Amino acid sequence: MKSKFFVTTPIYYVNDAPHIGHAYTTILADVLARFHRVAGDEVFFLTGLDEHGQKVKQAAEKRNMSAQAHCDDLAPRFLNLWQKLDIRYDDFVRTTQERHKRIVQMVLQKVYEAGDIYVDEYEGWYSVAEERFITETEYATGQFRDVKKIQEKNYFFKMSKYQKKLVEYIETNPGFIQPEHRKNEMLGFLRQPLGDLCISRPKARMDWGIEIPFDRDYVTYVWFDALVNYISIPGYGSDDVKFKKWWPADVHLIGKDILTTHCVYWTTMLFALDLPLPKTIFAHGWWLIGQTKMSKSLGNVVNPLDLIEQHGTDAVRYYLMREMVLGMDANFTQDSFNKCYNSDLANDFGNLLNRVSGLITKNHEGKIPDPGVLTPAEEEIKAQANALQGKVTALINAFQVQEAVSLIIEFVRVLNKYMELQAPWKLAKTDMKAAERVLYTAAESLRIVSVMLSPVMPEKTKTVLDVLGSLGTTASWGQIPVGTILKSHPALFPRIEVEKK
RNA sequence: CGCGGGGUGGAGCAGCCCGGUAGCUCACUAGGCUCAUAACCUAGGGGUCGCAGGUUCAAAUCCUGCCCCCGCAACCA
Repeated sequence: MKSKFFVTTPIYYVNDAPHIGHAYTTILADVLARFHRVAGDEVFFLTGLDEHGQKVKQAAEKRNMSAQAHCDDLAPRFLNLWQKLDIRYDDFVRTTQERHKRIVQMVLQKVYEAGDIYVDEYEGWYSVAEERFITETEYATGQFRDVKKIQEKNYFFKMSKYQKKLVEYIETNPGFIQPEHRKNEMLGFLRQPLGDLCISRPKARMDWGIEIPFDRDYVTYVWFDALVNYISIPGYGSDDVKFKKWWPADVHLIGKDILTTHCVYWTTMLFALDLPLPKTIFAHGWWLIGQTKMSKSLGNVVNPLDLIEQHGTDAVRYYLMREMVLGMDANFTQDSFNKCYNSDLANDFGNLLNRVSGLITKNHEGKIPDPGVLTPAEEEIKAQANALQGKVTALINAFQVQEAVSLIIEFVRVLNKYMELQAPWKLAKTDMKAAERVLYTAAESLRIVSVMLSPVMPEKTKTVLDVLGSLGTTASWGQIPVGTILKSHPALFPRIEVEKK
């Protein structure tokens, strides 16, 4: 069934260059978006940058630049990476854009007028070194120098007012927060009384943000600004038709580190605006190296660009999708990358193409042969091929990307086995019709596999489809053009030679 | 008792909700094939399912306790 699919990534904070965490979420969103496009859905894929706030300001000062210049300098790094990773987003927001700022101010005004924003004195521990308030927990660690208790006039959003409603919503909408253990985590969090959210920063202390329309001495808190992108870009307050078409989002993809901001801040903001909540908030895990989180301070950050240079974008996309069970943490190692690449891509997928195209070139004048009448062996392959899209779509809709990819590559293994059993290289000497039937079946299956893998590996599957003289739009049996002359091609995924220990 | 997740052959995971020969990929061993990227196919070795109890004819799977690892504990993107 055709429908709309609106997927978002978080907008990334521009205090530093992009890393694998950013790349992972964005590739995941892109893969989901492409799967939905293949299924015929109308897709809106939104990503972008979060450019305001304390840390951006500090990063800019460190580089002796204005905050805006700093953002303008970093934005292309993200855009370039997305281009290299074949990210096909439909819109890219920067929170410093007028189209966004206007809507944030409108939202603030609206919530203020509705009585959900009030003035109060904020009292808390302030770290002079960090130039920010720290939490009680942080204070308790004793790791912050120059800490003093200060009071400050600020604006607060009545988050507490919506606590009960939120808990009820989460409980009556089991698919809202996924995976389930994150939902439980949020419900646990919400068992304690929820406070209100301080959503202002006095300009005297921090001026890099969106000005609060009803008090020009303040800018708004960066999260109150950033989260609004999910509605400001699809047209809230500016294009009712567009907004009605896309909102609510089908899924906000996030890292597990920003679960609370999305499940509590954002949802209560939407309640205050009287807007429907996104259908799903999905928190994925982290990429770990060995057993530790990838972090700059540990110097173990895998630069996605290096991987792409060495093995190509598609291989990296495939590895990231294949290796992480959505919602869990996963380990990144060069070793596991090599294994995944060699076994799935080189040995199974790439090699199958070589076998099929090589045999057709050698024994059948390089033309896709006519299948003739299928025997039970081919009917079995055909049935599996035809069933693939339905199964994959169901898994994708359940956010089981890893399982979906596994299912497709399992079918590739079935095809290699089929080749082995039928041995068309032998049949060519004894029964040419049978050889043709087998190779047609293998080629057509390979075409369907390529269509199904195209969301994960847009470039390489395009190559395969091109070799087979096909367009790659349908995943149902019988589309490959008989008689087409195969194009020659280099090895799809050259093996990574690993030195034996 | 703050809340939650995890502990399954050498490695990485599935199975646990709905008890009943412990499955997959990689690695390893032997054989086959030789169309192919030293690839592919077949067979095989290897597991006290964290520990200890309990329920049951039967537990990785349900219950209890304990140990270990990880996450959350808000206004920090």
